[in-house]
Amino acid sequence: MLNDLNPPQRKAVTTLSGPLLVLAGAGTGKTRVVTYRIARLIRNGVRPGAILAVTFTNKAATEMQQRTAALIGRRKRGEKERPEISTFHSLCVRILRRRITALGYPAKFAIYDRGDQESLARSALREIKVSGAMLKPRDLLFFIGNWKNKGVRPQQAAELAISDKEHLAASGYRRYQKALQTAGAVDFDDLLLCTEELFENHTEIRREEAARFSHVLVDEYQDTNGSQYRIIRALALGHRNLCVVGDDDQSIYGWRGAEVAHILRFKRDWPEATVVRLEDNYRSTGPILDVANRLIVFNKERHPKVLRAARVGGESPHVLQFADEEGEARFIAEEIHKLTHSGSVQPRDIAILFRTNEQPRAFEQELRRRNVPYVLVGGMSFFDRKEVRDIFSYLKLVVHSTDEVALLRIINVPQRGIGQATVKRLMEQAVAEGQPLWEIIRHVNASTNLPPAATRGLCSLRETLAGIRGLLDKRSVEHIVREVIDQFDYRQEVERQYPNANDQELRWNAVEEVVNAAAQHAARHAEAPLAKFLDDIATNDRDDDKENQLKQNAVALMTLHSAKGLEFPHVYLVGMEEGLLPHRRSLAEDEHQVDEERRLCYVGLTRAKDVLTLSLAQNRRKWGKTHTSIPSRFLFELLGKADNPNAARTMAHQVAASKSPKPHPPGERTGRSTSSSHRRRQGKS
DNA sequence: GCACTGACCGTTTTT
DNA sequence: CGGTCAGTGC
Repeated sequence: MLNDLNPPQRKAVTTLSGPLLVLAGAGTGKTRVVTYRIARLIRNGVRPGAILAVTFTNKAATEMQQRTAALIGRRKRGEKERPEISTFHSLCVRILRRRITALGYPAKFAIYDRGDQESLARSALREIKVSGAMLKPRDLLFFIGNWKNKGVRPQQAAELAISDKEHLAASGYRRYQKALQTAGAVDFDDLLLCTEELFENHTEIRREEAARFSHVLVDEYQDTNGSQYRIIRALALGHRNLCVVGDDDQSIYGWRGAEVAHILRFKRDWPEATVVRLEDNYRSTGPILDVANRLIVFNKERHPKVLRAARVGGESPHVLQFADEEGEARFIAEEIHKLTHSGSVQPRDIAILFRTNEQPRAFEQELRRRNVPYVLVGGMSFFDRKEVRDIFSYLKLVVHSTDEVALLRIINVPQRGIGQATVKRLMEQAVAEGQPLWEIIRHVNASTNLPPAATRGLCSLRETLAGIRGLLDKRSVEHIVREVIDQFDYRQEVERQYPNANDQELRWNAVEEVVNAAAQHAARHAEAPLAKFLDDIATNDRDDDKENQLKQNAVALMTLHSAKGLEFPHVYLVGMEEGLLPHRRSLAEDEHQVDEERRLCYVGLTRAKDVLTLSLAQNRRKWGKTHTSIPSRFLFELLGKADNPNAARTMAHQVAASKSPKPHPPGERTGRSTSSSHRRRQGKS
């Protein structure tokens, strides 16, 4: 096994005890090192169950599970244990399910996803009578997120607040947290925070949880935030067998609280740590690595390293400039069409990477027009669809009767005569009595002072839910999901809301997908209860995610963030413009933010194995208005022309034009249509 | 309580 | 441009 490895990789695999920092550049066989290391630990007699590997995405976890399973072979008879390989969030869910009562939470807590958080934020703002002009739900969540990242509690937030906005946000935070508590729920950040708190305040629990493992590995270490770091430290402090793997040049989650500082100062926190550098890149050809290396040296704070190409030859990256985003999409879609049609390249070998989620639209349209199969990874998830959220709200309510967000969402869906006035009254009563909303509804009867229709509606809701609760633990999750859809007559609700047959079908398909998701989940986790299904959905542990999407033979469309950890023979990195990459929001702030954008660009470049194409548009439409754009500074940097601002004109190796010449704004003259490409394109579309 | 209408506003990136 | 939300009439 070790023969497949070069000396530094071998060192990373065989240094089994003590802290170890593996600084692994892109494409240097990082995954292989981690999996081999796990296999070697087991071979050396470490109990599989005593190994914990933490990843950032479920996709990475699944992949690592599969690879290690393949490596350690079919386990010996009777040996059921496997290394624990999971994301931070699922790890925390598992710990909290067992331990959260120590923090005064109910044992059965709900997990609120982004959508739930938004509803909570909205009602918190309504309660304190803050209009959207002053503070929007998103803004509030942004503040709350920042505070939680730093471990700031609502109380302290109020003290720390300086600006008016911060004061408002602080009191919103208090309401928000209170609402979470009465709903018996935690949000994403709480999963980490509660675990941290648990370890901090309950030494015996920390010791017991830590004792479950003798070796801890963390992948993508550059993306850990403060909480995650402290959780890991709490788990590894006893045995100090902590191996972290990461690349500071690929740290792209600073906005979410990740601190590159963790990887930069690992040696300080773990002084006896061994450091291994992996700089031999097996993924990309030399010319691709040249541009990547040239770009990344513009960042100041980093562990200096240069990727060396293990592969020889390769073509230079292409740079394409277009008149507008439609031209960009049309040309690239056409090129992909030709590539895949000739049979030399499979659709799955190609990726189109972009900075923002508004960019793929044009590409989708053009790919569809040419019948090129594609998958849009991420973006508006199927789980964010209205119907799907409704179904999940019923399900959540079946499991957690205190879940207020879910209750409010479906209290009158389908319509059962409960209007705003009734809801308001119930809420007031709940607040007055200090009870969860559900408790009030539980006691509603004919003598309650409510409109008769509302009383009838509430009773029917109560009965339906009770009926379904009776099925818990008796029937499969799939059966329960079907039952929910049936009992609530959701089919008719869809038909009522969408008179158009086409819409109806589309919406109903989404509903059926929930049943499929339940069936798939059951296939992976036999006999898992409904609560586990809901947890997994909330923590993004979904079957139909990235992994499965990418298995299809289709061109992948995704953001640069989603692309981390993946590789493709052909990569199109589109929208190489100032304002987009680097994004305008990062330009307003300090230089650190531009550095992160540069790392993002670096991640994009290093996804490419064989052919890398960069593209940009001279004009881009946003909200119906056309806007002239300037080539990204990163283009100049990576082409080695950073000191030559006139390079804009000579930069394009190949210039393609959109269908008809458009007048260019004065001063933005760029050489175009020097090639025959635009004539070639005239006949199309 | 419910359906329809126009004003408004926004878009980084996501576990 | 397109989705969301508040206000109006039934």
